[in-house]
Amino acid sequence: MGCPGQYGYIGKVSSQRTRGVGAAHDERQHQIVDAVLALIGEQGLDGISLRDVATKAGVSLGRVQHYFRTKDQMLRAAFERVNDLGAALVGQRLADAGDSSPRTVIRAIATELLPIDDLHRHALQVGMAFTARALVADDFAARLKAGYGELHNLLVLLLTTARDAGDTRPDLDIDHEARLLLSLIDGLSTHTLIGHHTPDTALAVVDTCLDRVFTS
Amino acid sequence: MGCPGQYGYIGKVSSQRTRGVGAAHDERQHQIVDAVLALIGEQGLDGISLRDVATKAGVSLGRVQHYFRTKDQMLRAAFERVNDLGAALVGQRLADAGDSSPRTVIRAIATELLPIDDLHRHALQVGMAFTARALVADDFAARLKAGYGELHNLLVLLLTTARDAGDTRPDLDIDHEARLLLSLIDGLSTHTLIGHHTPDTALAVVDTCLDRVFTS
DNA sequence: AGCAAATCAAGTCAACCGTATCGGAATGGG
DNA sequence: CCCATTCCGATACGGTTGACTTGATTTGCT
Repeated sequence: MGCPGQYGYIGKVSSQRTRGVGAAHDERQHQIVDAVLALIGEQGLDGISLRDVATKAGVSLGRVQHYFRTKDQMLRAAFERVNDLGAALVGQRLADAGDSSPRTVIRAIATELLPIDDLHRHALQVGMAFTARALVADDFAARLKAGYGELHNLLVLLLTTARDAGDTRPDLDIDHEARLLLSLIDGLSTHTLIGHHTPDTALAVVDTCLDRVFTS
Repeated sequence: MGCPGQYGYIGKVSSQRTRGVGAAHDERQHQIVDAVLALIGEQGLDGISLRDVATKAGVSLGRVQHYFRTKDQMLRAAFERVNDLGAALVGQRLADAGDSSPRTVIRAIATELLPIDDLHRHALQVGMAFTARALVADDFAARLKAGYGELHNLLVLLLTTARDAGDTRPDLDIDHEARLLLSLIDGLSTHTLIGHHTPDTALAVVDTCLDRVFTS
């Protein structure tokens, strides 16, 4: 889970080179999904047609249909991909952080979940499109919930570490605190996307909140 | 602004009874828009067709098209209506609150912005659908921004009152605090809609946050 | 009463959609 | 070399969509 480039929607596990050209299978699938994500960022999740995707990817409609038997499968693959991409970004941040303080790590994660540049803005925009769809598609909601669950567990781990090190009040309700942080970051992200405040302000608000959690 | 029953999309200001049947004009328009909102809650913003709306409202397609020349106008009217409805709900809460303490009022507002029952859940679900659309439609974003701006100003006012009364730390950064609260509530609302936590948990998190803002 | 505007059901249309099908090219194992 | 398999471009089809047109009916004002 969370390994980029591995989506199981075709039944096999990864690049297999069984028959035919086979070799560049994943790469071409990848290219189509990227076109889908780009279009979602431009026009939203709906209003996307298979023909638009084909044009954007620079391939024929037939090819798109070859890799995704239905439109639903295609969108599902795009959803998986944006989830994997997000997980990869956060994972990279975690790896880079090394043994920094919990507060530093949490702030780094927050930075990764805010639209601080065009790349993040686009990814979050796509994420919000899928979130809106999750409200009427239960399986999408389940996947999203799992993702938030992972982030929640990560925050719980970090906060526990901090508390044990004496960097927070000893009676800190860690579960509530993790929910608060994650919800706050998500809300700030949405409001920043809308333009209600700037990325800088959003980060400052995160810092304000962290000031109140950490004692050191 | 925010007065329910008054939408300016037809050019006149309110019920005018100029010619023809005239009298029930607003009422019928209202009925159609309500069908739109119901459908958005069921299937999302897209995937809605004029024929679906007509069926849901129990009227003919011709009637729908008579009151809204284009689909875009219809959706825009629905957007205005859900905004007005939300403003009315918050306004009612404010009126009911009378001269309660700022903390109580803020908590009441938060309650109104969380999916605590089916009515609120549906309204917030519709709101999120429009928020997703606002990411690719600038005018929708502008309207949303204005709404958040009003809520922000309201929170600033309440927090200032509390600070002047000595119920908060005197050096409280009110602007940041208002942004924090509003973003938190919005994030909690989204996460609750997804099912990441329950309305009760969300309210408890709000209380946790308020505990940290108010000293009394 | 009579006129004009408002109302609105029904039908039509062109555009676009997702999907299915077909035919052939490319490919690599046997 | 051969053939099964993958790949994929081209084309077509049935269905739905938003928009438009038409004509009948209703309503309020004079």
